[in-house]
Amino acid sequence: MTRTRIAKVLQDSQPGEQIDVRGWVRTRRDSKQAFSFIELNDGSCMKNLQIVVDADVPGYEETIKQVTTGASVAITGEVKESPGKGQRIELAAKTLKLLGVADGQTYPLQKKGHSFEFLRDIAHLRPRTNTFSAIGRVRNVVCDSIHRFFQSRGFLYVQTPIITTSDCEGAGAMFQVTTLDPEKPPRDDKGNVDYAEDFFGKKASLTVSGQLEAEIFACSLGECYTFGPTFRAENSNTTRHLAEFWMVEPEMPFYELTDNMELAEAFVKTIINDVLERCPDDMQFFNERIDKTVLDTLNNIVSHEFKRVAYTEAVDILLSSGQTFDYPIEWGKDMQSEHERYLTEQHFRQPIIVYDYPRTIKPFYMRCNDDGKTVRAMDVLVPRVGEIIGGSQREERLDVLLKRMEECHLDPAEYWWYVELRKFGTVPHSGFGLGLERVIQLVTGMTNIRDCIPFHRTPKSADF
RNA sequence: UCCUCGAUAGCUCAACGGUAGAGCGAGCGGCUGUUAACCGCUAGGUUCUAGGUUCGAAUCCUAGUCGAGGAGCCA
Repeated sequence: MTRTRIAKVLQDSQPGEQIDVRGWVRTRRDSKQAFSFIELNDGSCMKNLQIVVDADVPGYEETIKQVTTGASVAITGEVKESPGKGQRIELAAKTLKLLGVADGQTYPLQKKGHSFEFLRDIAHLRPRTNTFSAIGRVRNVVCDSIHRFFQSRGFLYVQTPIITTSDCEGAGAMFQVTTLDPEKPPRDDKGNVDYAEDFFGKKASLTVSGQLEAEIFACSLGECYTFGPTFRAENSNTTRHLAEFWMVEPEMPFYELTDNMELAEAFVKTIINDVLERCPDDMQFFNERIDKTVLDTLNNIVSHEFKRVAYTEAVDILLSSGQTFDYPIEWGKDMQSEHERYLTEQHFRQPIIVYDYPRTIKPFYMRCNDDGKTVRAMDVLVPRVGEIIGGSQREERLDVLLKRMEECHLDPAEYWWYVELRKFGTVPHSGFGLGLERVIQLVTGMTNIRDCIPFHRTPKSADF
């Protein structure tokens, strides 16, 4: 007999079938001197399989006491129609084997709910809870959906480096990677640390984005995407930031900004639709226990066209809104969280794409518009989470790019290979970045991004 | 990094400067085709750390550590 996953049992098994299931005990309810109920979960789905263990099952007396919450067991038996409420079928055990005990005195998980803060401290056990097993499954479906979305459109999956020596990508503080002795690093004649002696012969860091490298592949192999971990050493302490997070970055040749926006919108909708279709039980759970509006929010997103709003228009809306903001908005200033939230949650009440931002608040690689003031940037803003996608059409004109680098005080020599892409067969191209954990936040309704990644890294926190 | 709040039993919390408690969980017993079961009993504490004020500190003060929410930065 081979093991059957509980998801399959609950879906397909018919009375009379002999099956073998294994997993972790959620609860046990005893009927003294008669039998016990075991709620078994193996992570394959939200629901548990109810198992009835009769007192005449071999070893019942010795074993059943140790079948506590958290213990692991292997059980064979016959599927029966369940006379009780709450489940179609149950398993009448014929054999019961205890695989691993979980001492009730010390096993930290109870049947009842725990705070997410507490569960973060026991990240090795929290996947056994309803919430975190559901997040795990949803995260998996989101990742699969991402690959399918791009693969089905002929995009090439390209791996960009995690360790990089391009110094200033402009996307925030970087974690340094070094093998030098921190106590006494080698020094040059001026007394500075001599990175020529370091592992890579120069200063190296963890990547903050694979975009620049992705552009290389986009400008030779066509549509492509990167999907991997990225690192930001910012001292950010919010519910929306991680020091290590996963980012999807598609990059497309011959795409202009509107093509980019269309792709971004289709991308977000596809992910949400896939999760709704493939994780109905998990989503039901999130809607009941985590955020009672999450299904409405997601249905609202997939059923509306994302409203496109030029930055200038967005500023006008904010100015004439009659709202008082902590940070007054004016043209040329970057929008604050409160502004973005007002636009998506109050004014439009749906996802929006803000585009054509002022040049001065955006990075050097974004394509300049003819007005001389704005660049072809776009941010997808969704209710509650805020910016979920940031992207742009890239500057493909060599002279303009060099001028912009000068404006941003960047040394073209540092980016010589990026600049050369504009020298040899340059093409218009576009791309964007999407933070995986922010999508998980949006889709599950979880409020803290630290609960949307299995093992979070934030300032002062890198356990497990 | 800034602002605000917090840290007490395994968990969630209470205790207004005067003997540290409850609910849940756990252990034991009872009851029951049960469903986050129910009933009874029992055990469980260096009140985050260091200093200070006081006859006396979980409680007040100072510093630190960690956590949460908000802000900035961003995905």
